[in-house]
Amino acid sequence: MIKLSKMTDYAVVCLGVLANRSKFSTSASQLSKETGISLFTVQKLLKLLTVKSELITAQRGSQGGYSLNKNSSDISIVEIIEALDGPIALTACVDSSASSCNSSNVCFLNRKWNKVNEVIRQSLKKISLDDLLNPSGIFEIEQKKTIMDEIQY
Amino acid sequence: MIKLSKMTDYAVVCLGVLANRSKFSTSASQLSKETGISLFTVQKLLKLLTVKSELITAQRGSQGGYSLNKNSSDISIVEIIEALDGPIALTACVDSSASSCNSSNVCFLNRKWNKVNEVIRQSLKKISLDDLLNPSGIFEIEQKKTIMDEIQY
DNA sequence: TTTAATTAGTACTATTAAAGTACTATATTT
DNA sequence: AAATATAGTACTTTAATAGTACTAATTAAA
Repeated sequence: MIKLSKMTDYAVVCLGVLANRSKFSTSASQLSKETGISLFTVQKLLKLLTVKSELITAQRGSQGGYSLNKNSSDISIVEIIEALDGPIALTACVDSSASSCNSSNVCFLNRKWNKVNEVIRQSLKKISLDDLLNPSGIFEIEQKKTIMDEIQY
Repeated sequence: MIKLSKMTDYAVVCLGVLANRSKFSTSASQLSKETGISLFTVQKLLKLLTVKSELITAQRGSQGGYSLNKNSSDISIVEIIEALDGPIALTACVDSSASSCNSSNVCFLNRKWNKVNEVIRQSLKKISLDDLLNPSGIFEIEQKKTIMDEIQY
């Protein structure tokens, strides 16, 4: 299965809450309460996002917390995915490391998998956090004529 | 990380070999020898593909083996992925099962993840097994003007 | 300046999924 | 009948993810 980690799912939820409070810092415990995600997990998640992305800013100490660095419509879900799950890569050994793969027969396809990865990456790049969050739902997204519209059901 | 299972990578390799022999049955042990993938794994892989897809036909007994049911250019990589890894689904709980999710706060985004999945699925649908296999490489693919061309490097 | 609140850093454990291995049954050709 | 090959099933190992826990460092406010 092509799958996203749970962390990324949680991240969209938490960043969504932050998006609604733009300028104020929101603590991990507050986020845990609002989302229902365990405090431990929220802490870990936000620490990761702080270190691995430029999406949020942390403020220590009393009244501290986390806040979003930019507008949710300017955040691509690729940024979130790549911060938490690493680069979008369909196979294990497509990375650019020079270390040779020990089964060259199996791996002669590498370059082309990279192209496939890039196809997926480009598709996801067009989807913003805001697209995933917009409370007025699918209809409004459809009016906005984003990538989402191109799909027929 | 968004990732594909190793099985799917192996499958592309093995189906590629079958594509070059169209009409003849090729045994699992032969495929193992040609690809360098362990016999156990090849056996498992081909059994899975036989049961979960319409891509290959198995022939038991002496001189038996597996053969491809259609041309490699008519096989989308989505067929391979979905046979081995199940439906393309970015999150764990986006499936259509009626069972309610126990954390509704977390899951209010489900429908939209489904749209994201569909974006990826549509992108992958346009890539054929042949696109991944073509021995003359990237250049020929570029001349063919497939989805691959849309990516700039 | 002390206290309380809060993130940073690190490490460990448990859970789950994937991969790999193995064996027996069934079918087919020679 | 014998040899070849897949079908079916089950088990073990490995690796990744998720979840939990603790201590250190920082900050704001009392």
